Amino acid sequence: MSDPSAQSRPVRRRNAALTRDKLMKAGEDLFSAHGFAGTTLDAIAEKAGVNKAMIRYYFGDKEGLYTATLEAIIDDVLDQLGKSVPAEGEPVDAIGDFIEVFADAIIARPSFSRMILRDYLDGDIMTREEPAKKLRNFMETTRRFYEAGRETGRFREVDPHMLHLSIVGSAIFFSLTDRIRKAVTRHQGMADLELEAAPFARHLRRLVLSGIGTGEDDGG
Amino acid sequence: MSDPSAQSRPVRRRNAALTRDKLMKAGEDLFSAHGFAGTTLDAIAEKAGVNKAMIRYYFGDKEGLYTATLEAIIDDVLDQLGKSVPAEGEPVDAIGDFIEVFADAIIARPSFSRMILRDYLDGDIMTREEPAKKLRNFMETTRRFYEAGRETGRFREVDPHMLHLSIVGSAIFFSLTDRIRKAVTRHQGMADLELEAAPFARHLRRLVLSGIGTGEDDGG
DNA sequence: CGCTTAATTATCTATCTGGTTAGTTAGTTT
DNA sequence: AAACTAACTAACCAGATAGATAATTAAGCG
Repeated sequence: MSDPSAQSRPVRRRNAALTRDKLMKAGEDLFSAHGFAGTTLDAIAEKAGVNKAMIRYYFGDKEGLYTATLEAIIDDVLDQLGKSVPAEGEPVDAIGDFIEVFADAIIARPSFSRMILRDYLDGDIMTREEPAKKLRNFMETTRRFYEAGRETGRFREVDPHMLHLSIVGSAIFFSLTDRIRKAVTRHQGMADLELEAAPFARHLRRLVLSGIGTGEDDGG
Repeated sequence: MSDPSAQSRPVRRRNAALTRDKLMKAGEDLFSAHGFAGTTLDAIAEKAGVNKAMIRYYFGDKEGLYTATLEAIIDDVLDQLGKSVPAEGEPVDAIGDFIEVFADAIIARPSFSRMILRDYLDGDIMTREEPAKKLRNFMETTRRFYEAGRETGRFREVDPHMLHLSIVGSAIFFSLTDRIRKAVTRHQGMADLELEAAPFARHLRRLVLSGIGTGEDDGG
């Protein structure tokens, strides 16, 4: 990301872009942890080590910083997903990889799940043009993978939209509860609760592939 | 200072219990919609049609009302689940009914998913004694059902905890996104996105049962 | 009836918070 | 080096908000 204030800024003086990045980093941390209403501009500015007025300078207002942060996180994760999973290939592997990479990615970056969930909770996400488009696109990808497998007879008939919600819901919920589960595990010494990202991603892959398969051998 | 809330309240004068209930109802609505920080005591009092000081009178402070509300919601849903699904019977049906009833119940009462998710997001839920215990109990129920089916050879080997997270995550995510999906559907006339609770509950049942089944016929 | 206490209201206050603005500093340009 | 502008700071402010309390009302009870 090279362009801080949207329009024209040919030359960058002092540490302009740095300040912007620091604010977005602080925003990601704090918004995902405490929500929009629960995060103060003072807290963000302090965490970023920057004057509060810089938020207005770069993002207009609190809402502007929030939106910028949210979009950046979604872009990051979905771009990563797009790069890791080729659009072609054997459908069972494709959708399997898709599930596994997605689960791994969002567990590694908890602020994704958190920001998305918070935005769904606050009812705003579908009023934001860009995030809404990205998420619809994401759903379409699941549908395409599924339908490719359906055509080759590897998958039974299911509603692709429901399938998508099942996959994403499982992964996001795991990601959401990961931190607190680890905390409980460590605090109370209940070692059997400690779940790692990669095994869960594989579990979800198998669960879904068996769940929609027609009986043949499935990937793992 | 005697303690009006919690313990003793043998005689009720005027509409005491009514005020309490009105506050909890308003709390459920507003906390689940806007979160803890996003909800003001003034808003709650206004919605309940009651003086703000009644919150302090009955619940001590904002946190007290929030906790009471959260626990009541969890109790309601889990009690309902316990009543609808017998602890005995054919494991495949038991875990199937369990999934379906749970999904139906929380989709019918969106504030459950919302409050739970918000509490996970804010990182508080596992520090609250009662909710934490209830949720662990809930997980144990899934495990018992699964292990019963595993013993009879109907289920393949999976981690019951991961299984539980997959089921609950899917259902909660569907419940969370239900309202906004319906709004988008109606607003943009994309009829193919309209998903109902019951079909989704059945979808999830089948997906999971096929997903963990060993190949035999599964319920639906 | 009159006392006691639970339930309720009106009102206050200390604090926080998002946003604003006037002014300062440091690069860039000519 | 002077003029210009992007980057940045300090200080302020009006409104909101959680919490507190003193006063008032209604209900039970002897």
